[in-house]
Amino acid sequence: MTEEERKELANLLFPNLEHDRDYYEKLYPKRNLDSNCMVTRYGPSPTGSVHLGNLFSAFCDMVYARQSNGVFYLRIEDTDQKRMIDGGIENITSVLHGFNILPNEGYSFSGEYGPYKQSDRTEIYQTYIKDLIIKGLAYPCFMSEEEQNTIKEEQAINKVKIGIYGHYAVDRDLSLTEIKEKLANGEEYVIRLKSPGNAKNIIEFIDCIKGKIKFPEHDVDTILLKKDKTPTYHLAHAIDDHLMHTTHVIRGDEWVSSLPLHYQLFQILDFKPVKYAHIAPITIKDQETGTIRKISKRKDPWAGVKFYEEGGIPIDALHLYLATIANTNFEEWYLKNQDKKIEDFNFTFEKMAIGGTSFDEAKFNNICKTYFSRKTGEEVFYETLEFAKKYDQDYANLLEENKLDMIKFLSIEKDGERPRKDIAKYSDVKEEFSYAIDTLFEKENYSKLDTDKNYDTNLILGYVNIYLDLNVTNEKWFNDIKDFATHNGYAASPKDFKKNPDNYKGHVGDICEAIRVMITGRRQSPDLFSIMKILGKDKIINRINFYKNFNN
RNA sequence: GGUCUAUUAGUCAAGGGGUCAAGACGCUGCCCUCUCAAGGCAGAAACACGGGUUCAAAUCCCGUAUAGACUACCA
Repeated sequence: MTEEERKELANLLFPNLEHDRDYYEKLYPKRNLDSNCMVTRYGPSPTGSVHLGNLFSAFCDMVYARQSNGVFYLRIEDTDQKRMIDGGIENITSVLHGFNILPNEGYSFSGEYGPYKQSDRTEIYQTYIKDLIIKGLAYPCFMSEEEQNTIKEEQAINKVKIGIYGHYAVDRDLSLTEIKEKLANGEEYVIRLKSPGNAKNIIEFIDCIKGKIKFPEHDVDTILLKKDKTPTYHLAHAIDDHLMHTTHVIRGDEWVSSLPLHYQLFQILDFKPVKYAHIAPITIKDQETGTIRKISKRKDPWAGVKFYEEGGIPIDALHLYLATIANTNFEEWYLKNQDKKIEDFNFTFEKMAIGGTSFDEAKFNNICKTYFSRKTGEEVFYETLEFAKKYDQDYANLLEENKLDMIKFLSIEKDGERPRKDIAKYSDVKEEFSYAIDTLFEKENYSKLDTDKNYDTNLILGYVNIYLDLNVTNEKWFNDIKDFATHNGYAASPKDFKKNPDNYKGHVGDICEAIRVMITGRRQSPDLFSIMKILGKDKIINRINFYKNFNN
């Protein structure tokens, strides 16, 4: 076909396009950003629910854009109308809000490079395709599905690469007259890439994460525009990421094998190439089959949003986990830098895992505990309150009624070098600190106690009435109680007791245990004296009597 | 079948020719002025296999095995 014929063909196929390629090139000028700023994008397809894997890639997009003062935008990739799900788009945006992974541009977030929904960009794609046809780099293909399936089967039998390429691409060199005839017959067609590649050439790509990858050059006449004139992912990716001036395409590594195609598309479209960073999927060893698979929202509860929301797991703790799997050196850094936040860490592609990463629930739990340990009692209080307001209104009311004391309880042993690390989720607060609120304490009474031991209430009442002074230091308090112990036939320390067990009724720890049991309903608790100070003498005595009555 | 990638303790992983093969989570034991949490110390636990290159290989090369991805008018 001559150039004149190709122009005629292009106009025949796309007679009604308002603009040309140059128009769009000018419409979306280069971004006014420093050269080191990264422009990233999250491009979900609204065809199902968002899971942790999608979120992880969005998290990476956000982190890299943020730390380079760049742009992180949201683009809805909905070119396949057949697979659309009702409410799919709303679900994506609400999940992003829920997980606090917020783009600063894009669909539903405004911006100058829109529309950010691919179904609104059909004309743009067609404009570039028209240009490709004129240049002889794309052509209409009239093959039926049956014909293509036959070829596929034949290729499978002959053990050769599957696809339309070389002599299989029968419509590649159709004459203008032939095409006109087919069009006149009303035959349906797709637009295929007229691939200029040769699979004998090996080309090397640099992936930001995976490093060098070698591939045979792309030589398949891949479909660019579907029968319904909407683009395939490949075309849309090239055009959008060019026009929206993405610098780094961060996406799942299921796309690695499309690299030769995408690279070729950027070349023939005369676009500046983008950098790619293919991230490994979050995997899980399936309990039933023992195989490694991608996480699934259905099988893995922690893969869905609700697990975190309803389970009372702070989103920031999830961010910490995502950060530790995002950069292999993050975890160590975070442990060493008590006062630092995710935002202070410098993420690099080099430190991203190349293979798959298993979701490690035990580690995640530990990270959650670390998260809480670094929060002040007051912060824990308000965050727990927010959670309770959504999922446990009764407890929320109790929290508000007991706010001041509750904050004090939550602050016990929080101020030192080694803050308490006993809470992993908001719902643990109610469990762990039930003794902090009278009504809960009375309701729970001593049901959590795992002992049949009967503690001597008269001994403890005597101690509280005579010895206990709440206005002293912890050290003084402990000396007093040791004093009390020895006067009542108990050893002042467990060591003394162990040396001569027959000389004593028990040791100071037994007395502490008795107090602890009576006032908290459990044998383990944070620092006993701190708890007593917050409760005050009256409540302490009330609770001892409560215990007394309860056991009679 | 073809193409690509990966494989270091139970898990996450560092290390890219010379290391006693880091560290974290989990596990075990001991210590830590009353318990628990935390912390400290100690411990068990790993380079998939077979060849080759080299004075020297977890590291480079080639096979094999295993796993994963792609091989759609899905993204």
